[in-house]
Amino acid sequence: MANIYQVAERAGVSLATVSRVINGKSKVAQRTKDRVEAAMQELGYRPNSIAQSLASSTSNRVGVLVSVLDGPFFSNMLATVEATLRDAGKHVIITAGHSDEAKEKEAIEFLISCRCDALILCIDSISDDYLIELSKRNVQFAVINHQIPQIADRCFIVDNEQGGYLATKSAIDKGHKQIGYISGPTYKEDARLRLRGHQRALKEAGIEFNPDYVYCGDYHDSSGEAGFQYLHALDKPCTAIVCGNDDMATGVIFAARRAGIDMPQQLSVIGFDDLIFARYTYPSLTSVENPISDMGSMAADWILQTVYKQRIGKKITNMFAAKIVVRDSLSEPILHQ
Amino acid sequence: MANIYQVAERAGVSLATVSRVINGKSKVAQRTKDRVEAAMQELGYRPNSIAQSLASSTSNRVGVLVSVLDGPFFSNMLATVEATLRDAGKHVIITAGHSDEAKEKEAIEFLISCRCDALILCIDSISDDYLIELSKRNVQFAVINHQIPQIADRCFIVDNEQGGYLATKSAIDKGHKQIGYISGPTYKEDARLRLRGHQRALKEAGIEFNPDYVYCGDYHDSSGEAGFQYLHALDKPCTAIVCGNDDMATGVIFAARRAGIDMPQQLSVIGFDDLIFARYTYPSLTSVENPISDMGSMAADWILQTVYKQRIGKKITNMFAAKIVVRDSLSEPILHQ
DNA sequence: TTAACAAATGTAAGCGCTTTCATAGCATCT
DNA sequence: AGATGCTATGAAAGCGCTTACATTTGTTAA
Repeated sequence: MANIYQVAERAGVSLATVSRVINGKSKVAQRTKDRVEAAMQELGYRPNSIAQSLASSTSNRVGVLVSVLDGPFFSNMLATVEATLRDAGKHVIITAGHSDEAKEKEAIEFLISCRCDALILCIDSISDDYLIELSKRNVQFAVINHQIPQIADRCFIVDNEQGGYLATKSAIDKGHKQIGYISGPTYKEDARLRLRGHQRALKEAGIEFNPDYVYCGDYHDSSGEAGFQYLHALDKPCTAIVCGNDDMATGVIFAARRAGIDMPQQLSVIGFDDLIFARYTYPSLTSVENPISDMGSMAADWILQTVYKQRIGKKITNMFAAKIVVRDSLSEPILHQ
Repeated sequence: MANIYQVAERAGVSLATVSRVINGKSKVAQRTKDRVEAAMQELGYRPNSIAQSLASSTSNRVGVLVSVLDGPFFSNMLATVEATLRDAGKHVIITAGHSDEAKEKEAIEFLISCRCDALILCIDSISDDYLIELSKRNVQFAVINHQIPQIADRCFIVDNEQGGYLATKSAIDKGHKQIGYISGPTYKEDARLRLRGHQRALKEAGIEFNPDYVYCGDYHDSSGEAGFQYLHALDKPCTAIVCGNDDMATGVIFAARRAGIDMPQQLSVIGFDDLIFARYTYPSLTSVENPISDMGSMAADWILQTVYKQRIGKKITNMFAAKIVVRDSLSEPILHQ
């Protein structure tokens, strides 16, 4: 493939001039520019991005690390991020961390050694301290779905508290009073916030919060099943179960059906995340939409503005509103049960 | 960050020697090697992969193009490919083509302009001719899920005919005789092959193939619904419907339930691909597993062997066996209906 | 001991760009 | 005509490596 010298020679200019028309930054006379462009055209010239990177010491690479690549959770976000960054001429390197601290650290080091200009991190196993240290090492990165106060400006999150509130409120609005809650592991901040939102909705409706109606799961469907067993065995079983995420909600649906319970008549189920399969469960799952894709898009914009100094004139928002998506798994409770 | 000169200086050797220990190809005395490694350690040195690429004219990048990034179909494969290639020190650049010919071509050009050493293509809109031409342009690439005779050695596919055969045979084995088939668009080779497998299974069982029992869909769930309406309205409706993919099978399940049909008692449904949500439908979907992830892994190995000349000693297979995964949506038909 | 050769290491020329600094060319003003 | 101040272009030095080739060092056999 042709290089910049050959273009310069053919256009009868120096390679510096060719470089100028490629980058479009400094002024080049229109006539010269036309000649150079013609030459590039004729030779089918494409700038060698590697040489550009070496000379300019910007790789135009953005690394993306997701905790799991092979699940439904991040695929939308990856698509959005990829599209945004590719339009800006950046290369996206995607890596998985497999929800394991050592592997996630290793993946970050890999991306750094790839000379990425910036990273987008969607992880759940790495400590805040490590990320704070990373920010001090002058690594540019955005964090999705996780809030760290010290570096809040580069964190993009959904309003988990509001999401938890909306989930429970949607049940209350249908007339439920006996509402169980299956929480994610409470050492995770998002799980705590969702639970707090649940409590706020109860309080607002004048329903007293009873810790017995909370089961603490681990975000996996098996703990949804276990949670159902627990809540179902209570003296006064609930008419609705709100779950910290969709996986656990699925577990509830499976276990409830096995127990011969009619859904949604006898039991309403509400999830969180609105994963791709929420519409395929039976009954289809009412869930709080987690705008993970919007967060990815925003993180990409943030990087374009902050790291690449592009003026895209978009306002950067760090917290995204949650929204409830009502499907068949939510209905009025049977009265006078 | 430290560069190779500083390492060389600290270790008291020339930069060529440092380069040798980095690459491990040519011989370096153990003592020198130790000194160099110590120096690298002390300085926290990491080779600059961009400079390596420029000097060696191999980018160590592999581009992956999938038709849709934001769906369940490729995510497993991406995970496998990424893991395999990262272990080999390659960088994976992922791009989406959005099932659109122009965009897919554009994406390929983008990956080429990224100086990828090789590509993995999972696409459905680009013509065979274009790919054949690409191979003549000396672009290294592997194709997943699509067979092109002229470049068969770099195509990795599932045995679609056998998959179609297995799907229908599983219904026959349960006692079904009245079997409907909802095909993908027949201009697609995989759809044709799956249908052919269906026919072979019928023939083998002595059931006459009746074109009236075939509905030609477009691989989307809406055409599954339409296909169900059509097959359901036949004089002698079928007791089982075999679908060209899982999306259409989901459409069938939805429409059948809306029509008040009990599944699987009154109707068995079989899909193809075994997507992630197959286990979440109700009844959970019996489906032909599409080993897309294995194919990705094999494509990655092929690239490591062919393009990077690594000896990984794995045998390259181009065609993968299909396998049926039986779940609740398949049962015996009601006899004497 | 020394010639002959192999192994280890060094030297230096790129890879294809960007970018700083210098210079040529030209219009404007005195 | 000469001085002044622009703007458009060119020359050349890197960016951090790889690698062909040259050189040094070490080993062995005569």
